[in-house]
Amino acid sequence: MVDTSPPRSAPTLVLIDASGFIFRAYHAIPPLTTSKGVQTNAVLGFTRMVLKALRELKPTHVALAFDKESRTERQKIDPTYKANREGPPEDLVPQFALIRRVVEAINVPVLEVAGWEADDVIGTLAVKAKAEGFCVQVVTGDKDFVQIVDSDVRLYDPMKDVHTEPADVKARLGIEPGQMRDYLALIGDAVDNVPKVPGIGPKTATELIQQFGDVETLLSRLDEVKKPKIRENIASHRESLLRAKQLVTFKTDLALDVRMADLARRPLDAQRSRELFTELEFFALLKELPQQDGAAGTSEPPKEQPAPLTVTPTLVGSDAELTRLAGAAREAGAVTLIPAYEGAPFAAKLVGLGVALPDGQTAYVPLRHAQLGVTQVKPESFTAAFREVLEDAAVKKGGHDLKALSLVLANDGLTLHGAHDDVELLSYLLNPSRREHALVDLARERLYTELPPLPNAAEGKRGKKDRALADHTVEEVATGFAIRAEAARRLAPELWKELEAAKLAALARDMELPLLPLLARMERRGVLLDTAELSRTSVKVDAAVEAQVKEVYRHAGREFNIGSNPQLVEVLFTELKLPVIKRGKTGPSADQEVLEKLSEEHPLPGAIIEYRSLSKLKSTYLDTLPTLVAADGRIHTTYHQAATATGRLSSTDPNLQNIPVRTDLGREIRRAFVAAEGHQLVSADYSQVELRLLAHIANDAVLIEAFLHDEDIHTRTAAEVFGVAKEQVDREQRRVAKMVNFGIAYGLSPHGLAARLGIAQDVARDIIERYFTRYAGIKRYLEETVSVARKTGYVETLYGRRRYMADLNSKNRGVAQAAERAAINMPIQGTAADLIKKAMLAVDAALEAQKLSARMLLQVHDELLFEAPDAEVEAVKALAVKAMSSVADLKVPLKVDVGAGRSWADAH
DNA sequence: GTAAGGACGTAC
DNA sequence: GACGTACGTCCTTACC
Repeated sequence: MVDTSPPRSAPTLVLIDASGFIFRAYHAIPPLTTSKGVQTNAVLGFTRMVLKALRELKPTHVALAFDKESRTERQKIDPTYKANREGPPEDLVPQFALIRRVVEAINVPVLEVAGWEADDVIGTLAVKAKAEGFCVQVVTGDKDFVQIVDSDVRLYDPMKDVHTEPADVKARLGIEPGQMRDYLALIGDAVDNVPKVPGIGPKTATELIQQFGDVETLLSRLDEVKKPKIRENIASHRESLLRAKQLVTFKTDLALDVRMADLARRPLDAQRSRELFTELEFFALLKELPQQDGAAGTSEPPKEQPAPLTVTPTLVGSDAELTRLAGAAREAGAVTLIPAYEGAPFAAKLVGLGVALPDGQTAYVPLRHAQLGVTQVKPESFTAAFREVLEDAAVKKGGHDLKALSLVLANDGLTLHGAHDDVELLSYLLNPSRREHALVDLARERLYTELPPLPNAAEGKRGKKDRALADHTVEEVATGFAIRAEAARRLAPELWKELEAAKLAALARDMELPLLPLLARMERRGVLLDTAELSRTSVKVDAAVEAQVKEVYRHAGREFNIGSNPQLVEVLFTELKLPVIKRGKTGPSADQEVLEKLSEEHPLPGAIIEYRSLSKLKSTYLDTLPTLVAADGRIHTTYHQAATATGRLSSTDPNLQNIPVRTDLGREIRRAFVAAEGHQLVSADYSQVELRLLAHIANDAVLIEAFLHDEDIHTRTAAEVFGVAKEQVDREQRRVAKMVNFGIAYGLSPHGLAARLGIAQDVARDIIERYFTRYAGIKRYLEETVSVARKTGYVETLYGRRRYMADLNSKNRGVAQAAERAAINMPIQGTAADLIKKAMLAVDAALEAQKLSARMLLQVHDELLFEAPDAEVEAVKALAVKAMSSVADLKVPLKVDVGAGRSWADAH
């Protein structure tokens, strides 16, 4: 991992594992389409990586190796090799042709040999080049390539920026590079159907290799293996082990008619690259291309790309430096901040602060490091020096998860204003389907930089748990947070540019960013929990659960773990021989729907349903909520503003958006959420908001008229569907209509409706058909949404929030239909999310304007919960109704129901 | 002991 | 498969 530059005299050959990177890029980058709907994520990732490898390694010779009918030769050894691999995903296939065009434009020779994988081509060429005195750099992320590493052959992973030479292999894996194939043969590869020896994992494999050197020696001296189980397993898998070694071993003697001179680096075709990158909308890459055609004529390798991200942060150690830093931020009018802290932001104290200024200067402010003998600044000095800058909205703040920053700063009495460049939020708006917007991932994808792992620093929840801050040197922490600040600073303009291009910038500026500080205040305020009330319910439920367990055992005829699905399935379907209604991936299902059907035949399923509902309430709410009460007696949830594919918020620790409401027992739990002394909880919720939005968006005359007359919407639908007068609609018809209304925005199917209503599928089909006859606008909208989405590759809300839909053109009908339903639903659910976000801002502004001390506490998708002093209750009710219902001017009125009371249950 | 994934159930 | 979006719990499995 030291100096990777080759000796100057030796020519360098770079061999790129093209096929490997295409798949890696495809999975690493979210579905990305051009404005014409051409998906390009794999093309972009591939192109970036190739250009980066060329830039970093500056080779004299280069080649791209592709797989070609790659399984065939190895399948002669083992027909099952990669047999369980599916072909490439549908949305990747068309990208191969684009990649070929990129390859031609950047003018890099291609190598492929029918029947062989890129691995073998590279192995062969590496040997050949080495013999001719070349230094070889293999560009790959695949650990299998370790086997060809030696003093002249090194690996480079441009995505992680990791170089590998023989000493690194020894250090990381404890084996020599040449022993990699023996190691791989022992542990096998489930994905490629390479057989493994049972009971041998990486650790045992390493030990065995260290003891015996290779697989053949191991087999010949098997009696020396100490553990009997391992010995037996190796003995009985002798054949498959040897076969596995053949499978994982790279060929190095393919008949390749290539001379090194053919691989001499050629200049890229700048004209062609420009055209292609423009077509593919690779704007960032476009900037790296030589500006004039003249440059293409020279043999110099092209000059590209920003410098790799490195920082030399100032370690702030005195009040004078603090003042200087704050002054520089004020002067510049912008600053990017990444806080170091541990635990939940609501309770955390700021340990240190990474800072990046617009001019590229970086700094780290150490405040509360546990290490002794570290020069730090006093927290009071920090607050004194930075208060003005932090609290001045005119100084634009950048970072990643500024809500967390805001919460942590609040614990030092600071109020963050001017949140502007939250790269997590900006990235989310660009692609809300993406699982995470971790800074490490954004930096890897967009800045080609691997950030060193650190705790609680926007690593994302998938990130491995790192050590505590105290286990890092302060210097590591300083560099780590400063480079994060700098990474965020550099990411922001690029993200904004893409937001502008996708017409999403207004959403960012006017909705999400203003919402951020409000969410921080809601979290910080928390909601009061009446633990005494909750524990009364808890005692009651504990007893009920206990009694129900006995009841279940009695009906089952024996004791078993009711919570264990396999055991439950055994009892129901094997012992009691009840019919299997449906199957999941792993076996018969025993969910509520199944149990309800079975309860006609046996008392046990009913008892289990009752048990489940009680134990769910107990474990999820009654046992858990009291443990989450903070020192102030209140519960502080965390809202996630960059979590859902539709634009909704989500809530965790605890999730306050799924507190029960339907059953009596559920409502008892809501009774424990209360207002402080002298206050009441005020709840305001949108009535039928999604159906109203459907009426507006689909512009359906009947539905609009119904809402304009404030009719009972389910009765009206029943009248329409069953062709009777509204007065004639009976309860059953209304129930059916309600279900249809409820399901229609979710892509309701005859089967789904039939299952939920317990009616025949053709009856359900008939009902849906009649619905669409009466509500022709809805039908038109649903069809149009899907067909437009198929063309553009995305769907959007009334306010332009976008969701890319990759699976609509899937050849798998099930997958495509699921995507259609999601596409139908997103504009409705997403617009509802937009509306309530706007409402939150409006209500908050109104509270402020009227100088009320009532505060917003919770948002539950269509409901806002406030805590108001008794004297303000009526004012808050009126204000909430007014602000929420006037937040948009639609073809139908927005109706808001409002209530107040001591507890959340009473407020409904 | 820990981590990952499935099944299930709560909300809107 | 079969109606959209979330999150939390429990359990099992596979690893240490």
